[in-house]
Amino acid sequence: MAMKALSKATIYQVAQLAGVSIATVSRALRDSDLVTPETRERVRAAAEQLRFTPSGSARSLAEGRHAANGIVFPDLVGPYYAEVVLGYEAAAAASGSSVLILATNGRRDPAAAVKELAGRVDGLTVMGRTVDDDVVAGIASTGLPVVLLARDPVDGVDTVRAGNTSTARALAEHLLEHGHRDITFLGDPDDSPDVAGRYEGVKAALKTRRARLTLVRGNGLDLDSGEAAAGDIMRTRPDAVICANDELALGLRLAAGEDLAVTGWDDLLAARFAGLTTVRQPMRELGATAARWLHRRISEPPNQRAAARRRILATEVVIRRSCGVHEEVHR
Amino acid sequence: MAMKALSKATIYQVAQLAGVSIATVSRALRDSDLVTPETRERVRAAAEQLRFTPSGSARSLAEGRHAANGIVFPDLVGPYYAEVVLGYEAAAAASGSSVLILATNGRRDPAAAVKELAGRVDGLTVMGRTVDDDVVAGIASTGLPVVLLARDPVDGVDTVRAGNTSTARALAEHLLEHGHRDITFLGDPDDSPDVAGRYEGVKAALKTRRARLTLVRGNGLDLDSGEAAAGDIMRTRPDAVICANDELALGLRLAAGEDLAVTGWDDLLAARFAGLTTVRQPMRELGATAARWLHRRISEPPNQRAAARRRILATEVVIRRSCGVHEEVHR
DNA sequence: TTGAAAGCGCTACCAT
DNA sequence: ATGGTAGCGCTTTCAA
Repeated sequence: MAMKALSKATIYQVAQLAGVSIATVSRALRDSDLVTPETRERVRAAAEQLRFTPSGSARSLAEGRHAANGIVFPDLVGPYYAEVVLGYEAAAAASGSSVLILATNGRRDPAAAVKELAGRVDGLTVMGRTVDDDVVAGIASTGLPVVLLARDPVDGVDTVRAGNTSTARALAEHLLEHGHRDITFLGDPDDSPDVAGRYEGVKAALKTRRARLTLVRGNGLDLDSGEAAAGDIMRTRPDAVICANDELALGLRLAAGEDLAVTGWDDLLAARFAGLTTVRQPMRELGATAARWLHRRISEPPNQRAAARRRILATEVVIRRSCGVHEEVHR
Repeated sequence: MAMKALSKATIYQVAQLAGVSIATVSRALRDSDLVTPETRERVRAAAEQLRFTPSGSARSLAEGRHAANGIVFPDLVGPYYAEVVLGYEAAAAASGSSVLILATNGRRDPAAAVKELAGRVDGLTVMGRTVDDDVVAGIASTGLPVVLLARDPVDGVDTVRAGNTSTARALAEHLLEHGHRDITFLGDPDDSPDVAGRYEGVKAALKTRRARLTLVRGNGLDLDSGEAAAGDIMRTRPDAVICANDELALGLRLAAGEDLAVTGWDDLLAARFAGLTTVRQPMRELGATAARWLHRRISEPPNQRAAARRRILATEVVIRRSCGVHEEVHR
């Protein structure tokens, strides 16, 4: 059995070898009940012998669907996106879809790449800072189902995100309870909608109390940016620093030591070992929700489409020692 | 401009609206120089107005290629796979390929999923513990280019991996130099080829010296498994524990405290904050290399194929305080 | 239960 | 420079 295939086998060759029509091959291989067991077996054997793999594109074209959907993210650095993508893949698989990924960071023309991707999928999930709203709107106006993830809503498009503002507010209030009054926010609100939301929450919390808020934008969201920002931060002489994410916070701690109260966002594994107070997000669930919503849209009768949905998934403050005087509460 | 598309526009409608043939539309939209600028503009306008997105599957079918390749991994938990996938995506993009991902963990039938995927791509990268060798061999015998990543070689198939054995040996020797003589390896060599290689290296190092090696398999590669194994570990009364990866090591430290010498593998961000001695792998480069090799195979003339390649990328021991008496060397 | 044939939406060759 | 048209490899009626 199993001879080496010189070039890709097609359904025609299988049909010929099995002595049936291509229609029968198609049926037999897809377990239609309109074939006798014997025929099916003969076809299977022929397919096996020729090492036949049906062409996905031919099938998609004939069926009028790609059986695939796409997810667009800026990057896969740090566990955040990876977890989201993993949750997405799992949920997509559950509804029989393959997943095409597209990282826009480092692309010369993200918009073009996304549009190209749009032609290869039945639906698209677009995350955070990847492409502009008008690109999203353009694709959505095509009729292609789109779900936005961790990103400001666009008219008529479903949006899933994690809670930022209210949890940031709770976090800031916790700091206030510690007696901190001079608080610096490290991170650029213009950098992503998530950061913007977190900053808003902090601002809201501090507005009501007599506390001072300073913004230091820094120049990125990674460890190095955190270290690099330490100088500027210390110049603001803060009691506490609320960082836009864990890596920033961790970098800051590396440079500024452990005396300064610092909080992060994301609850990386490293946060636990660094004793960093932070916020936990349901990352996998974000991805899974997006995939499920997309699937619902795809299966939806095209005439009577439901209104755009929005959901905010809950996030949770995780208190550790970095924010001040606690016994270690969480580990 | 930009009216809402009721259903997907096709090249025929664009042609009609622009008053040209579909051939001309195809040319105009793909920047062929066989169209006058005026025609091109007219076509572009029509396409824009109809919000036309070319069908990827139709194009693939006509061109005889998918312009996509796939990567199969067990999971995306922990930064390891995420980084690999990221490197892979970047390199694939550079050669004009989309990337289809497939996570096998939690699939009911990984082999079937991989075979299905094989029909949708021009080439496939298969990682570690995902599907059996005979599945790989079966797909390779189809003529589809395959690259193996972090996995034992299969006849006639390219393989890229990170160095395990010799680095593990160096790590073990470092421990010996510290005077440790009773060493326990935590991790199941049957669990993955990587773990097996690391165990081999440790074994080789200890064989030459008068040192005792105990194997504790544990039951996984995550933090919880590390914590759970602490009891069994302590029962072996080791001087030092070499863990199969960082998460295991970190879990063990959580449960056993910081007195015991412990090493990990992967150099997670958390390892740095936990002061964990570990091994750094070129994760992104692993993925990128696989993608590049795959692309080379795909572009290769099918008649005169080069022999299977194998490459082992260098890894590096990172000494921190967890292995014993050091001043902190690395951060 | 099986086969013949009409598409699916493109690309590319051959004419003009 | 443009149009006509033959595939690409499948799925799915419609007949037999």
